[in-house]
Amino acid sequence: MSAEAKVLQDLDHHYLFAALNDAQRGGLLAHTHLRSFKAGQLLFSRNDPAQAFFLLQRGEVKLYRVSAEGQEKIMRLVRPGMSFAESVMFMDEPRYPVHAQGVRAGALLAIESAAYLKILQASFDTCRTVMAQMTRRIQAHWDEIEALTLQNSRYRIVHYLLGLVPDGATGAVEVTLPSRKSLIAAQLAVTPETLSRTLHALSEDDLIGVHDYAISIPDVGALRRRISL
Amino acid sequence: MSAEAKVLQDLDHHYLFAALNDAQRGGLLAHTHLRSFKAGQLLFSRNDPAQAFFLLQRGEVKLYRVSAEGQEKIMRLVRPGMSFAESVMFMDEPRYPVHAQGVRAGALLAIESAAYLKILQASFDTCRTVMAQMTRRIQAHWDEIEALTLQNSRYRIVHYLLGLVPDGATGAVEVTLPSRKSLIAAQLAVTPETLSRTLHALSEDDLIGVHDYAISIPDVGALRRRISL
DNA sequence: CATTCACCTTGACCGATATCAAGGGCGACC
DNA sequence: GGTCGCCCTTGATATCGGTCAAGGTGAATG
Repeated sequence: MSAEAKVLQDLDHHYLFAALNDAQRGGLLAHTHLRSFKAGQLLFSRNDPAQAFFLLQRGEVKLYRVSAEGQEKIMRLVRPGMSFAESVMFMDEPRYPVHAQGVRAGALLAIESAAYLKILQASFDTCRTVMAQMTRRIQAHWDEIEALTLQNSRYRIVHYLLGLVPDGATGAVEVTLPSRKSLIAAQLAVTPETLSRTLHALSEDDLIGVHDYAISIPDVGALRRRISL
Repeated sequence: MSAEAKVLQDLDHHYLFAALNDAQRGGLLAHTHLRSFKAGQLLFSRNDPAQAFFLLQRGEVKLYRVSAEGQEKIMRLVRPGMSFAESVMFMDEPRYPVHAQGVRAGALLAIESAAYLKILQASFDTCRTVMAQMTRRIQAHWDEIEALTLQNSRYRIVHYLLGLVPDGATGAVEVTLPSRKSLIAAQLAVTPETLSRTLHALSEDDLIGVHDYAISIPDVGALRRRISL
């Protein structure tokens, strides 16, 4: 398969492009650039002018903010197949609202916002899909704000683990932490120490078993119930 | 002015309808209902099926979630001229993601989502405006998540006060708290006690003066600088 | 005019989580 | 294969903000 065909296939599977026809997708190719990056490489900084959005092919990217004291909060960990910074293109003077840095080396597609916007104009279906996706994001943010204000760190951690369990799974499940624990901690707004201690406490209660990055959950239902205590 | 003309005028000023033509706005009238509510009245509950979104005319509405222990986090305080629940209409099976309750008696317009969506199809301009607005909301959420995780309660309170200052104002400013202090506290994810103590501490430092709901800021610049400490 | 009630304030105390510090394990690289 | 450095863990301590409790004030109500 040619490189171009591969790119087209990647686009095809993503909600931002699924409702486009072949001509539209093809037209975007000229405005799409493949870019590879290394672990630790800064992809863009907060407040940089935003002319493009991204589709991650391989590797891992973190979107984050930094406090005045240097403390870091990860707003989102991006894994292959996910897009990011696509919503800023609708602003009048688009600037990235977060920093983006490679966590594991990989490659991404950069799609020029202007070209995409032009195509969007001709596809109300895609507009609707984009708006539905943005709504989902908004609701996810509300969930996160709720978790940060109404729930404690144990809740957030258990909730995160349950999010790794495949839909509909019951009984005993084995999940794998998708990132370094310190990154997961920064996502959940706890310190690595607290994450470590909480996982330890959960395994003391026989709710989970911890072996490095493999977490075994003997009874998903029991963990789900425990979330409320 | 007739009631209908009044409603049309309200719609006209709002971003959701600004780019529509007269025929489109007129068509919505048949699908728009005026509803008044009392203080304390529940407008909808979380998870209720959502067939309409709202434009507040008078009074005040809080959008909030409640923890298992009954603790309340206000996600947004809605004031006249603001819309709410407009983004849920893009979901496939729309349900309100928060509770809505009247805080001060008033009235609102309920606009049927289906009718609006149909009109949206014919106005890419409005689509873009809606998406831009949703992007602004998303970024506001990121700001809030950052404030909740990277900043302490004093920061959030000072930031809130600065948000009340008119754009571009410098020197001495007088602002008025737009709601009961307990509601503001619930918005900032602090207890009323903490809000009270923090305001007191700020006035001890002569950064603000507190007289019930009137807050005087002798030097906005000084307060802005203080936010980082 | 007295009473009540909601809201705010103030004080004393407590607890969850951060911070600081030290040690261990494991992979990368010479 | 040794050493270095990163990440995770564990323990001791600190602190921010919450909880509980007790007034105080002002507006609404009878």
